[in-house]
Amino acid sequence: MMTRQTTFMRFQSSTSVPSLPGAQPSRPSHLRQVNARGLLRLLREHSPCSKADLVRFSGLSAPTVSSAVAYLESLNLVENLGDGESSGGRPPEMIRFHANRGYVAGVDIGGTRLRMVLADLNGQIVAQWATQFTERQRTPKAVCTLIHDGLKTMCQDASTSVKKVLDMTVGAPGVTNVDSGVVLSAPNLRDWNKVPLRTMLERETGIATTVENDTNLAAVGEHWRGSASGVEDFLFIALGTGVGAGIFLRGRLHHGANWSAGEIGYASVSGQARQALEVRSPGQMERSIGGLGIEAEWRRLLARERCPNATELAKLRATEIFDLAVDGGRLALQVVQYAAQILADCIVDMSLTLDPEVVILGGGVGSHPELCRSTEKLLARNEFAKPQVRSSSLGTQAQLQGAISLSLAASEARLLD
Amino acid sequence: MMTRQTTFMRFQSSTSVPSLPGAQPSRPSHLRQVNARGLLRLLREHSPCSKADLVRFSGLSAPTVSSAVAYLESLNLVENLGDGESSGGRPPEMIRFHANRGYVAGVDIGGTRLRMVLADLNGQIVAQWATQFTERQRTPKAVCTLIHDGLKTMCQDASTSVKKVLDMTVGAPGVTNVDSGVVLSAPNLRDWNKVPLRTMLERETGIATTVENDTNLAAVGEHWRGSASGVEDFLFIALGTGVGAGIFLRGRLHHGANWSAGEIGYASVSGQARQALEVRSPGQMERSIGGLGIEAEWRRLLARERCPNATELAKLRATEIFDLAVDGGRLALQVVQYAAQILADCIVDMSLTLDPEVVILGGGVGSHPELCRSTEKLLARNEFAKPQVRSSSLGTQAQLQGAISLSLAASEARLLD
DNA sequence: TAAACTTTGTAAAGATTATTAACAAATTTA
DNA sequence: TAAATTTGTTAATAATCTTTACAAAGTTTA
Repeated sequence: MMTRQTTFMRFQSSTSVPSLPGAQPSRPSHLRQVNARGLLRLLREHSPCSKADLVRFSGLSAPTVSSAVAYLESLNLVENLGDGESSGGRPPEMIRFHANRGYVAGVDIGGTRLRMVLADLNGQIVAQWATQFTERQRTPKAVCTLIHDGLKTMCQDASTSVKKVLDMTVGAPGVTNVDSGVVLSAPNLRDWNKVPLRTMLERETGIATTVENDTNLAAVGEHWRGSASGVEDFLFIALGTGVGAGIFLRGRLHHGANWSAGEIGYASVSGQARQALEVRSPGQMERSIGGLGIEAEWRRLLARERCPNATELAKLRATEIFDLAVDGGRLALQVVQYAAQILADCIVDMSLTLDPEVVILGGGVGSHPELCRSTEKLLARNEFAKPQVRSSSLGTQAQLQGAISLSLAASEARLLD
Repeated sequence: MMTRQTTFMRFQSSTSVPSLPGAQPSRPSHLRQVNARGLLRLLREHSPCSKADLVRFSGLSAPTVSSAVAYLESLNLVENLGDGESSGGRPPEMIRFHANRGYVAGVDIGGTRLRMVLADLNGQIVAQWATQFTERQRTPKAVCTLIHDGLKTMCQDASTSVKKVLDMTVGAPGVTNVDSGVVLSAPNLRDWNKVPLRTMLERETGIATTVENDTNLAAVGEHWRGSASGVEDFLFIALGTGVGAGIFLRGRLHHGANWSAGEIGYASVSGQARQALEVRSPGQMERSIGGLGIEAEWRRLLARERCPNATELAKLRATEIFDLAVDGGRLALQVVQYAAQILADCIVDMSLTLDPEVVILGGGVGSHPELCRSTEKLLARNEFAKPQVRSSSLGTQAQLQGAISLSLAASEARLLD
């Protein structure tokens, strides 16, 4: 006979209160899991160290550390390096995290090329691979095959096997549902539309895969080992052909209800009337300070002057124009000011909402130091809503580093299951 | 002799990976804490229930539940209600969370009045108190005394003592440092400036106190038992004399690096040039669609018409104007459209950054259903950046409910220490 | 009405994990 | 060479949870 209860809300439920860990019924065996996980984390940070070190770091007793390390060794997560140097007593047995137990892969699908890296479990890059797309190769199916090829090549280069790749993160230039692994829309990829990339890749490669927006990955990368390291709340603004932002809050990416947080290419530009937002056509902000917008402004200013080599100059790309400004070019400086002003206004509005500690400027155009300087100077006029402005320190590697970071986190969760 | 280690990073350190609870070295005694906490949470949700129910809800074994409940009873957190009805066997002993073990207080410091509520540990309001400020009473010191008076009165009304008040949350109309409990600036309170309100109140009342921004509290309230219940990512926009927003992300408030997240009164308004931001003077957005801005627009439109009772009409307040629009008043409808358009533009820009699931409109002016409808209609033109728009369901009670919610969370954490 | 069945709750025994205390091992220092 | 220091393990003890057994108190059924 059944009991009379109807609703079974188990421990999971969770209110808005975080309080203690308490999420599941805790049994004694959970202690071991928790402590092993904590010790592994300490071990990864303090690369080669002794058990005695771990005792000091963790606050656990020596026998507990001993048994936990034995457990981790049985999972092949810890390597014994033999004796270290004595400091006045019995020499310690040095151990370290077994970084070659597995590998993770990072992929960046760009508009024109595919880039990949392979890293060990310390995040050390052990192989790279890149290729230009031919027109045919930009279909989702072809991209999957290419990625699989790249994986095999990289694994060979690093003298390992694809089977040892524990996780892969792929960045795509479009709105992406990370939960389902579907690229919802990517105008720069021949209009990819609702492409179930994760499923396709997992079927092709057999590797657990995460699909993310490329700008979001760049934000993660800058947080991991770039300009935003140690900063838990920041915005990463990517200016290139497209314009977008990665929103990093409380140490994690913020995706939004429809996975479109950070789509600031459509943000309003001071002086321009708002229009209805459509996925297919680029937004005001992108048209104004995306690479093409900046080049258009350059040509507009150029047309009003008489220049001997106007036709040559008109062909310059955005970064080249900014370079001219560094050398004191008057017209180029005007272009920088134009972009910085629009960008600063945009940052102010975002800062009024989120009040970030730092804004990182990245992307082909955005990471130019001249733009960074000018923007920060404009922001300084305000009494508030003036975050620090830093340029990306990882440059074009940011996405790939971010991919590695996410894959490391994902694989870590699975190492001790 | 010291060891050679220099940096002691204990378990706390935490990467960006949440993984398992693992934050501290776990000992067997932690299990009891975790399980007791979880059981208490279940008990609060399933008000009167038996231990057998808790066994089913929690997944723990019967002896464990028995001993944990005994532990909670020893802390006076659980009441025994005697036998319940049998369902074909031995009748259950019904128990419930002891909601009267303590109380929490919520306070709203407004521009003209002070409002307070007292609630039991179920969040049930057991007493209320409010008073209009005299001009003299708006100094920080006087407000503290008033609050203490209100507390004593409420405790008497509820036949309890101030000593049983476990926590208090105070909302102030200004930028507030929640960590330090300092009101950084509150223009509407005779320019309160860096007022250490928490310290003052804790000294005055002896009660652990949290100080928050009033709009943030309203957002928490709407999440707890209002229009945003069950929504983990939303914006609460308060339109009244002032204009501000509460940013609620991943189930928690977002404060920003300088505690000024959500200060959208200074956000840009389409068609108006940006000026430098100053704390002292109200921002563009507030001037446009704050109560005063709406009334100014109303008078501007009125002046262009010939109305018999123009002087009467010119005195209307914003909500009254909106009421006229409901009855089909042409001019009033224009005012609603004016405000809705500016508000919608603002929401679009915020949504491009955060992509919230819901936007709640609140405050004296904002909660008007006519404004809500018009705004959502304008947003519907977009293909994206169109969150649901709902009006506040708690109205003027939102702040106080939010205060109760935060104090409950704070006291909960301390009940089992 | 009595026996059988249900449901609730506790008590005792067994399992897991942690800690403390004692001790063994290996090296430096006096 | 003996004492001190540092590292690491083994054995005993403590805390918690689970399973098993059982007592208590009702309802259902023959």
